[in-house]
Formats: sequence, structure tokens, C-alpha cells
Amino acid sequence: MGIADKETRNVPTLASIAERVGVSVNTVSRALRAPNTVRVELRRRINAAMEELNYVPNRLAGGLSGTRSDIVGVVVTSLYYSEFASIVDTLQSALLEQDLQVMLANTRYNPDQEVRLVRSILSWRPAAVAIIGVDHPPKVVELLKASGIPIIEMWDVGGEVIDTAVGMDHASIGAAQATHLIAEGYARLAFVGSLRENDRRAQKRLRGAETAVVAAGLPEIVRLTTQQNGSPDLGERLTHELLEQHPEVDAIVCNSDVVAFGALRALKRSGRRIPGEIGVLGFGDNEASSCVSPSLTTVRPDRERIGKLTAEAILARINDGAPKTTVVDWELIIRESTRRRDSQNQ
Amino acid sequence: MGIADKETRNVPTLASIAERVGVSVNTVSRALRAPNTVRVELRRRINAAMEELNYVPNRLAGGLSGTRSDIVGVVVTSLYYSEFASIVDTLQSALLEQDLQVMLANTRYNPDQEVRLVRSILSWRPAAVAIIGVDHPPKVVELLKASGIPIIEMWDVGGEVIDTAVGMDHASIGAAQATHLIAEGYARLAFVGSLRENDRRAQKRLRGAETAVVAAGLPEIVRLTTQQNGSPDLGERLTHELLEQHPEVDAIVCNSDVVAFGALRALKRSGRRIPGEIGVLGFGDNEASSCVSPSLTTVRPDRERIGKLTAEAILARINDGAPKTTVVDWELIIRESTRRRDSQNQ
DNA sequence: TGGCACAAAGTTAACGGTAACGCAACGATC
DNA sequence: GATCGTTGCGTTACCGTTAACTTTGTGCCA
Repeated sequence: MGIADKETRNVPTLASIAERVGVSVNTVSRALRAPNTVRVELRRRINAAMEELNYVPNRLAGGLSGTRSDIVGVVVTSLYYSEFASIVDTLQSALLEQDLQVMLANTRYNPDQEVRLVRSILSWRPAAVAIIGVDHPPKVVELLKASGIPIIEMWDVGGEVIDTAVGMDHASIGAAQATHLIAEGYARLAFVGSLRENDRRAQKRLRGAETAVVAAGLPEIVRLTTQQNGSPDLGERLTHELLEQHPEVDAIVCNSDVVAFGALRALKRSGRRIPGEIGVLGFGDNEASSCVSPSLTTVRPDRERIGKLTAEAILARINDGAPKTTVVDWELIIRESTRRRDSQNQ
Repeated sequence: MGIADKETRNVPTLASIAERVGVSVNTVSRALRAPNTVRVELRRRINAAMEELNYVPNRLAGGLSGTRSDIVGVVVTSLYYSEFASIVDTLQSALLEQDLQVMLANTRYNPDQEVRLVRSILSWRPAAVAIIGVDHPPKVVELLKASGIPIIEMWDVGGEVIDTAVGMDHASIGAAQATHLIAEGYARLAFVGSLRENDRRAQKRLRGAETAVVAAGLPEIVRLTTQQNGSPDLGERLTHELLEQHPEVDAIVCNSDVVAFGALRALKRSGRRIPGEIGVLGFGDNEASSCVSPSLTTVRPDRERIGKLTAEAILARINDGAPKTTVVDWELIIRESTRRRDSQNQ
């Protein structure tokens, strides 16, 4: 039950409607696409027939015949732990208002998958593609360029842009993280968390921090990273390792807030005072970061703004606007986990 | 630069390849779909030409002509705060292995959007549709049934199923939440958080809890809910209200962990001892729930399992398997925020 | 050496729409 | 009353690909 036999499965087409109403196929098509060119009364009968037969237009046919598609391909590197979920969320709802449908792909930081997924998405002849990052395998760049459609790169802006980008300057984020810790009197920094080979954004942040540390005449940042997914358990495990191997460290920059949650847990279990003995700083401003104790200092990317600006950029480019790269602001949210001085209140 | 003029934009087709290689269009098509029917050497030349021209097949045409589509429509009610992001994540990667492409829609708990989005997704003639919930507007049910494709309802199982469902029994979750609190000695329960008119799952949990409370001879559950999105700030606000209006309450069931985070914050600010004076219980097992203090008792849905089983159900149904409803287990994770007795350790 | 099976390619006709064009009926215009 | 623009609809020709046939070429056997 529920599924009709394949033989009898008879999805209505424009022709079914046309036959039922007694007009030509094209008139029915017009009733949909240019309603004011069809008599009111006839239009009413056509709409009634469509409603009655539960007609759903076939966009495969429409897209093939017509000139424009209304798919927007969205390629993210992860969805888990909500890293890009809220960007997709706002982007999708903004596009929906223009009747654009999101087709989603998740590369999970795998460049081979990225090539495959981009190819797959392009095969649907989307009106535009939005993709996380500005660093892609050469084949991806080639395919996207050859497609001739607007390409919006999100989240990052540093580097070679294909067409249009909406993102943050990650090097400056890393610099701000380090600078803040140094200003609070921390001197031996560590970077902890997942640092995937293909997560160029994290690498840029780390390099930005490194530069600030060097400029301050402090010793190099200790790195304890893996290719795995970030999680509290990972943060806890790496932090324990760190305490053992590098007892001199007095501040930890985590690649994401969820990793920082684990770091806090590990430090508390080891009896370290935060922020007195050791500071912890995250990235991403997870919804729980203001609720853990001590509350977590972190960087808040304006995800909604990125989603919204991406939608706007897509629409602008579809309507022949010029390519444009927009740098989106972020905010260092200073909370308890790094605040040694009493200078600020929040 | 980047985008070719519309006039010159000349995306390669099978015909371009055919002409370049000097064979018929169909031979090129065969080289893709049934490679072993084409001479090895010719196949090599065809592949080389495709590579060179950056050929990307047009699935609009393929889908229109061929018999099967490889889109799977996925309809969720939210993505924000990662509620369903990890389901989509696992679902997508499992489908990818079968070369099925996810088309995503997010209704944001708006039934009108749901109708519109389902219609939009069906217009791409997907091979199957996976959708959150078993309670849909009548028109959605009608459209999905009329489509004649496999429909997998996720997350919930209680009620009328269209075709196949993979989800949890939310009434029993609510009952377990209340039963646990009662066993810990709490007697005046409250339900706090966003309770959207169209979030039937939350309503089922609340009813399940209500039934358990009544069975224990305790007074009715106090409700303090809104239609807004759940967030820590919302939880904090509602909890302050609750403390004022219903000082007798000694246990709070939050509709989501992020709301519970805010509740914890509010209670700590008011100087209440948790779990001594008042208990807090969440839903969803947010990644931070084990990291807040006190750590949060919550219900852990097996999201990955739901995603994986949904993918399996889709494949089974596409290959003419029978419709089947699967009830997925969940787990009550007892942590500090409700544990008054010393009986358990974790 | 003729006949036949099979492999490898070409031909043709859909698939369900949309766009361009054609044409009748009608009122407005001079 | 002939001319013309408009309105409202029908005809026809694609869009790029696949499936079902048809044709051609090749090796094998009697």
C-alpha cells in the first residue's frame, strides 16, 4: 500500500491536464508561467484540474527546456557539531524567498569527495554554487570555472578567489586570539584540536597566531593536533597529553569550542585553576560556550551574516552583478576562561 | 573574468564529445553508462575528450529520458543548533555511496512551507523522500502518497505512517524523563522551552511525562513554553519567570539541552542548589551537556543510527523492499543535574 | 564458402516541458 | 469599412540524454 505498481504509476503531466480541460499543452504551461495571458475562467478550470490530479511540474523537463534552473548547489565541509549548519540554514531560507532550491553536499574535508560532489552538483545545472573555503583541489576550480555560473566561496577570503567570496580573514582571527592571551599575561601557548590537512582555515588561524607570538618574542606555539573530528572527548584526551608532555604551557587555543569544552574538563580534573594557572580559548562560539564554567572565551563568526550575504551575492551574480569579495567581521568574545585582569565586565 | 558571456557560454554536451571523437552521440552515452559495450581504445579516447572539455553530464536530460532519478529529497524542520544536522550528515554520506544526491529543504516548523517545499522537491522527481516527523499537513500526505515513490518518515514513529518510518517513541521518552525525576524524589515538575504548535514530537514527550506524573499521583506539570527557537537565553528567561510564578516547582524538564543550559545559568544566578533544591533535565544530548556544571541529565537520541537506518530503508524501498517501521532506541543519560542519590556513578 | 552468432556501433523516438512563431477573433482607429 | 494592434490560444521545434531497434563488421563453424 502507498506505492502504486510501477505499471500503473501514472504521474500527471501537462498533457493530462490539457486533455482533461480540453486545451493545448502550451496553454496549461502558460497558466503556470504567465497566468495573465490566459483567460481568468479558463485559468480557474486549469488550476482546478491541477489541484484535483495533484499535478507537480517536472523540473527536469522544465530545466532542460527553459533557460534557467532554480537549484543552488551548496558544498560544505562538515555539518556535524553544527559548524556550518546555521550558515546553510539562513542561506536556504533566504534563497527560498526567490524560489531557489538548495542541493546540499558534504565533503567531510575529503578533497576526492569534493571533486566528486562538485561534479555531481554541476550535473544538475544549478544557477549558482556556494562552497565553503577558497582552497580547493585544482580540478574543482577548473570545473567550477568551466561551468560558467556564479560561484560564491564562503567562510574564508584569504587567497585566490574563483569568482565571489563572502568570509572572514582567518589569519587575523588567529592573531587576535594570540594577542589577547599575551595581553592577559600568558606566555607559553599551545594549539589543540583537530587540524585536518584540508582545513585551510584552521591552518590560517594557527599561522596568524604563530606570527603574533613570534612578534611578541615568545617561544613557538606547541601543537597537539589530529585529523579526527573535533569533540569534547578529543579535547580532553589531547589536553591530558599536553599537560604531560608540555607542563610549561599556560594557555590553550582550541580549534573549536567543543574541543575547548573537553579541555576545560581535563584541566579541572587535573586541578588546574582557570584562568589563573592556565587559560583556554575556543573558536566558533558554540551555543553552550557561555554556559560552561568557567565560561569560554571564544571567537564568534557571524554565521547568519555570512549566510545572508551569500544569498545576496548569489542573487546579485545571477542578475549579472559584478563579482565582489566581502570580508565579514567576527568578534572576540572575552569570557572567564582567559580573563585574569578585572578590566572588563560581561 | 570567471564568467563567460552568455552568448559564448558553451557547456559541452554529449554531442560535442561525439563530434570531437568522431562517433555517434549514443556511443558516448554508452561509454558512460555501459562502458563494457564500447571498445577499450575508443572508450579511452572518449574519456580523454570528456576530461579535456571538462564535460559534466546533464542530469536534467538524463533524468527526463532515463527511468530513474538519483535525487533523494530530505525535509527537516530545523537545522539550527544542530538538531537534525547530524542525521542529515550520516544520511547524506550513506546515500553518497550509492551515488544518491541529497536535496535539502528546511521547513522551520512552518506547515505552509512544508507543503511548498515538498511540492518543490517532488518536482525534481526524486527517487525517494525522507522527512522529519509523522504528522504532516493533509496536502503533504496527499502529495507524497500520489508521488508513488518511497517515503521515509524519520525521528518519530507514533501515529499514522505514510510508507516507512524510522524513529523513536517520544511518548515513552517523556514518560522516562518524568519517571526518573519522580524516582529521584522530585514532586513538582515543570516543562520549559519552545513548544511549537507543529512540533508534535515535543508534544508527545510532554504528554508522556504528564501521564507518568498523573500515574504517580502528583500535581499537573507546570508549562512555560513559547513558539520561539530554543536557546540558552530563552531558557534563562523562562526559568526566571518560572521561579517567580511557580516557586513550588522542584524539577524542570527542558525541551532541549540548549534551553537547559540557560535554565542552569538562571538557577545558579538565583542561588539555587542543583540538584539538591531543584533538578534540571534536557533532551537531545548536546555535545556540551557533559561539560556544563552541573553536568546535564538528558536523553540521547541515536541520531547516527536514525540516519543510517533511513539510508538503508531508502535503498531497500527503492529496490522494491516492503515498507517497514523501525523503532530506534534512545538512552536516558543520568548526570549531575538530577542525581540526588548516590546509587549511580558515571 | 555460406551462414550465423555476437560484438560494436549508428538511428530513431521518446521523456515533459518551454519558447518562438502563427493565426483567428475582436475592438479601436482613421 | 479596410487597417492595425491586442488578446488568447494552438503548432512546432527544440533542450540533452537514454532506450529500443537496426545496421555493420568480425570470427567461427560446418
